Amino acid sequence: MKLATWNVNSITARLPLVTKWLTEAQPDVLCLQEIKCTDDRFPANEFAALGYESTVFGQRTYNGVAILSHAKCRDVQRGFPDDGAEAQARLLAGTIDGVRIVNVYIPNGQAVGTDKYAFKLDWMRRLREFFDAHYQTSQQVLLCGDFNVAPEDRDVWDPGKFVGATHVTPAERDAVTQLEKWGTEDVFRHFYGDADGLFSYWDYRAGDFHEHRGMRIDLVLATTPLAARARWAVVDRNARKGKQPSDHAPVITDFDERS
DNA sequence: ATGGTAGAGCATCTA
Repeated sequence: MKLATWNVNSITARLPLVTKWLTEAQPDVLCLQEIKCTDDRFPANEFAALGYESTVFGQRTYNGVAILSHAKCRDVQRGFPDDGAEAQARLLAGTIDGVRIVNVYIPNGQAVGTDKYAFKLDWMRRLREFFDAHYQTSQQVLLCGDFNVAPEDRDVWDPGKFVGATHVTPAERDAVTQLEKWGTEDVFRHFYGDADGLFSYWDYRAGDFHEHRGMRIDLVLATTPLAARARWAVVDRNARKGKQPSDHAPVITDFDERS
């Protein structure tokens, strides 16, 4: 099973690029974040024409997550179980080919000390509690998406430029560590050792992409039984080039078929 | 020059 995660920064603006990419990359599953549209405006017909079923948890203007899959997506869950009707659309879970997939768009946090930063940390704490309450580490569980956290200093282009900034604070990194301590492994990092420069996001501004000023904030965490099936993982930087790209590139992981 | 660009939706807000 070939699975990709991609923050597309509006599925409407990115539709030509995403359809072209699907045709070429042929993933079995594509987890999308920041679709920035309601369910009724999601281009499910265009993806169905390419052989993909759409499972959508949308929202007007901001946020929104979706899962495209060749196979049926079962037991779909939208948001945390205790979310109210006003909750932001940031979590979408479903079971595909025997793998429980949890697709998240973790809050950005804006700036350290703001309400949005506190909301981010609280949201990540709730995510860990959600795993405690609903899943077991013996199951094939995959947590992927835009974490808006760079796990280590080697995951940003210049740690010196991030002093006092979000995405790198000990509290944010600890929240990711808590998700790993629950019983998951950073599948992408596993294939690259201590290498740096493995970015998945580059700011649109100041030519950051072409100057290699990026961050690795799009992660794929898997339980041990699922991580054991991982064959390879890559960032498709080509999808960040060209006309009207997202500011994120797709992160692809390939898993062996179940024995 | 506390800068720069992109998207939603139409004034800013978010990233």
